Amino acid sequence: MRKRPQQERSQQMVAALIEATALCISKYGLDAVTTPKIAEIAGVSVGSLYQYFDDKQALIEALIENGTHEVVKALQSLITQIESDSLEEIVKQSIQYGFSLLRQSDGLYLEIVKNWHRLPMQKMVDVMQSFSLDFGRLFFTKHYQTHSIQNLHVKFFIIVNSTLFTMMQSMSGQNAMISQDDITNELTDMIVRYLQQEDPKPLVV
Amino acid sequence: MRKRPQQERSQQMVAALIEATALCISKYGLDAVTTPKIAEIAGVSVGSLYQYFDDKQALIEALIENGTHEVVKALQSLITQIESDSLEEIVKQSIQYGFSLLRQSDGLYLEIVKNWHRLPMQKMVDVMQSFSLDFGRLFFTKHYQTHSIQNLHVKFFIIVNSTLFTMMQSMSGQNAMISQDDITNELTDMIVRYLQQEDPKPLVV
Amino acid sequence: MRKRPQQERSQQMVAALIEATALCISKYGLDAVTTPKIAEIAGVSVGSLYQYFDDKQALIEALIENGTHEVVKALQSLITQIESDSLEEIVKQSIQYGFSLLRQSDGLYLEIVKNWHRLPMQKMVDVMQSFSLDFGRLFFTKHYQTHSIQNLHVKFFIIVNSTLFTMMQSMSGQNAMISQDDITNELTDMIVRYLQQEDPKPLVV
Amino acid sequence: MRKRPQQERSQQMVAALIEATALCISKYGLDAVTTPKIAEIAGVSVGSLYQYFDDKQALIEALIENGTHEVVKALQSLITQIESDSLEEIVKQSIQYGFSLLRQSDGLYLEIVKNWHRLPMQKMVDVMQSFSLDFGRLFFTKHYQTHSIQNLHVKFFIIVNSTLFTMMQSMSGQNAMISQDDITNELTDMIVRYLQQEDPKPLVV
DNA sequence: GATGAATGAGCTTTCATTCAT
DNA sequence: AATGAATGAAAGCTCATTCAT
Repeated sequence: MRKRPQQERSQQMVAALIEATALCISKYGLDAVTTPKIAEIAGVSVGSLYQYFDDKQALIEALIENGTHEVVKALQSLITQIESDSLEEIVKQSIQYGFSLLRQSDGLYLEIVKNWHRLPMQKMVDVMQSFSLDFGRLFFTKHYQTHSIQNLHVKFFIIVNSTLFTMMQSMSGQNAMISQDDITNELTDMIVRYLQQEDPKPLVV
Repeated sequence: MRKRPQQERSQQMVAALIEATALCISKYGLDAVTTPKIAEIAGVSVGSLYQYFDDKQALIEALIENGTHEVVKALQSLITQIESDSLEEIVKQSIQYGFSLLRQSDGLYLEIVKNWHRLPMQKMVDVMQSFSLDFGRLFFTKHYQTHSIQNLHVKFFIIVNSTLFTMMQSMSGQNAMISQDDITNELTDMIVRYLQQEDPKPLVV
Repeated sequence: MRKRPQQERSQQMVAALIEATALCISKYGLDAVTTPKIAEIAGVSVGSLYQYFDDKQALIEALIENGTHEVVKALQSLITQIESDSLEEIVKQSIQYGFSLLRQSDGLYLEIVKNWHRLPMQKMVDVMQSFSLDFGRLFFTKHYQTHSIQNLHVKFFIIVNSTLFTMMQSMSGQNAMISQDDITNELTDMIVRYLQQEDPKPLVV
Repeated sequence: MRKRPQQERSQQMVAALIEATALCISKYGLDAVTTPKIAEIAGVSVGSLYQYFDDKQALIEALIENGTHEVVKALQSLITQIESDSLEEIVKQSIQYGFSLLRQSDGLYLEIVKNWHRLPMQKMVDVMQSFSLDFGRLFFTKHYQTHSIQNLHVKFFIIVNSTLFTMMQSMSGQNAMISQDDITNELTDMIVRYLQQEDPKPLVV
């Protein structure tokens, strides 16, 4: 950020610009986002946009940064909501929560996931990763004190990405025949089985 | 395609253009694909490009179409290579094969997966979906004649997407700490457990 | 014309090209006429087109030249059809004939009149002018031997242009409320009065 | 118009762009009007052109719109200048005025009439039509209260088009032998006779 | 002669960014 | 600080014309 907004008005402006960027992305898609349009929606001049952000990229970074905080809050809110001790319940509710997040803000998050690699997602990735990892450790410590789980960070990397992108794909409209409920149940099933501790059966059938 | 290439030279040109597009995408990224650049790389004039393709989109579609055929061939080649009857072996080899595909052509396929939703992937999706579904049916008919599996198409939708995008993410460089072998093993584990037939244990721990 | 077509096949080709040009103009409009399209419609290669015509312009000139001959024939056919000695009848039939000409060939002539000044019309103008002038002289010599008419060439210049462009405008669709019959009758009335010989009434009312 | 010009400078720019378009058309012809050329002549960048006009077409429309206003003013100015009650005088002066208009602005109006059907002339047509119709009604009410004229709108459609296109043709250089005075006098004669009220003589001579 | 693949200048249009006010 | 007019490089695409086969 080019300039630390020190006055209240400036902070409002920065906030308005980020919000306008979000609106632009969710409404028109990432490709249609232009700085003049953002400024117009924010009710601000382009010049001002460039007073607070080095370039378009910086603006989007700020948006993702903001989004990261929101996601953290969402995750925290999620774990307080979960009361059950059932792994299945926890997973299922998490997935449902994820679907609702992806639908929020007119699909802003969906658009972000779709354009994942074009956006500076590193921080959000890290946060989600470490959050779910912490949660996982907590959970497994609580229920399986005796033996720690191998490769927990790998497992959660896989789970998080599988879930996220499968949800995204299922929401992207091309797969008409599959209901969100089916996705939720089956994803849940997959993850739960994956995380269960007993030795897998011999794999040769 | 605007004009059916009738002479050998034309076919070479069409091929060169598609190849140049592939090169552009894999080398510079999808955003840097411009018709002048493609033409230049193909060693051809812009006009020639438009003799054979209605527009840039058509060129990319042709590339994806080509890719779809290659993927089909790759999948067919894959199933002939698999000798084991072990589900684990099959899954593991498939994933390894997938990784090798994603690395092919200077990462063209990786770039394609990254830009999934900006590309006309419908056909490739269909092909992969139906191929894996057929394969799955075959496999389960062979080994579990007595009971068919519920929601097989949902399961494979989840498996295909989870695997594809998890591999893509793991290859995207941001996750330095996780080895491809770990991903392969854990993904395999997840999928195998998911597809195993016995009733899941009670989920409340 | 670059080359005198001496062989029968060449003449057919020239004819086919001119016809294709006519078709192109009447079907797609003058702006949409492209040499590749003409060649394609003529069933001939672009190269051949340029074997017989220096450039696009030359092709269009040939078309207009052809058209000029057709118009001459049409005019000759017109005067043989006219049996009445009534000036009004002659004018009216001429106008009706003109309307039918403008509608011929899918509106080719209409398109030509619309694009009058972008086309090499000199020859057709001359022919029409001199033809109508001859006819006028003949007519007036027959009926008013005693006194020749002043400014006959000016009068016919005015009459021909007025009629032609008024017809064109009335056919161009924007003047929904005026029927072709009204146009015909009123134009006839105007021309007949104009050509009548008695001294006009004092013009101050 | 894409953007309402809010500052004085912007209005100057819009004006400069329209003027440059006019200059382009009158100097090089409608076909040579390109956005880079217009911008260059206006002393402005292409980008600026597109800040104020959606596209080339919009620019031309604005020019025609401007022209329409000028024509209206010209017509109003014309009727105030006419003092005579003589129909002949009125017509003659109108035609002379028309010639002077067509010559104005380096022949811009002449070029517009030449390219009539390629330009969005509807509004100008309407204005000219209704203006001349109003004037005609007024005139005939004043002088021939007893009987209204049949088909006045048809008559004026014919008169306006005949005059306009005949003038245009006579100015287009191809008709070397006919002086503008001759055109003026004969056109006047034709129109005056046309509008005179007595029953036409029997038309068979 | 005939072909049609190949050319490339040039057009319309967009948009991130700057800078005079 | 704020504005928004102005920029101009660069994109996608067309089509009259040429020339190797």
